[in-house]
Amino acid sequence: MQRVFEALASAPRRKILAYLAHAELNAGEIAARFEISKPAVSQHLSVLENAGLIVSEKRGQYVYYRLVPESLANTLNSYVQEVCPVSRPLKAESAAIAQRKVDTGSR
Amino acid sequence: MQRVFEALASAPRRKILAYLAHAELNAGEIAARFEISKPAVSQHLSVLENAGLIVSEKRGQYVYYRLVPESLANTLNSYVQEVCPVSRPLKAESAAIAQRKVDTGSR
DNA sequence: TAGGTATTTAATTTATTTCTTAAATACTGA
DNA sequence: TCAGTATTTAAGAAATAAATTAAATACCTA
Repeated sequence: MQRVFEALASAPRRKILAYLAHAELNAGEIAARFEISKPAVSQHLSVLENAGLIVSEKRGQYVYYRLVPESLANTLNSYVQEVCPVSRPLKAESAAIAQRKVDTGSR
Repeated sequence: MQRVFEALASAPRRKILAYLAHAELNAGEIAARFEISKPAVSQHLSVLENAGLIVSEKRGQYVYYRLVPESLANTLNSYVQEVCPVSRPLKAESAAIAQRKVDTGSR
């Protein structure tokens, strides 16, 4: 929880998540979309990975990153449910939808 | 958005939100729940207020704070919808529930 | 194996956050 | 008005986070 919110507090990191929401990308492809250095991007990637929001997979020379959407959705949804009474009715609904997604593997 | 995520990145600030989810409290009552100094708590309160997550109202000698639950729920829900395709079906549902709450003023 | 590319690690500097104490402001009630 | 309480503002110290450059690691291909 702490790590997730820390990870999300950074604009570049949220931008990385937004890219990965649309496609799996390797470290170089991600870095190319920023003006900061590659090591800086690499550090952002490890913050995101340590938070469990993304996962990496080395394939040959490249390291591919992809989003773990359930992780982000689960953390934020459950936080909202905890703090915002208004959202409590969403809880069962969210769980059901998330489960359906896991079952079918569909988007 | 940036301010909301920055606000949520701090454990003491999330703790403040959790307290305010249950009751309106004044600055002193909030500060009493922490080991840090009152000015430190006051600063956390202004970060939360600048993010639009809480509002304050001065009544006599005291400054009362309360949560703006729609603000937190709306920001996090819409962020989740943007980044996590899995959650998109929740959008209409969330809006409907939030609207119902606004209409009735109920929990 | 050698040279090149991709990525991360390490060391360091800079910037930002968070805390503390002291002082200012604002309200209350004698 | 004066003394006391509640809260915030201000200034500065300490801790964290984020960037950079240089070097290390790992993989690919000739």
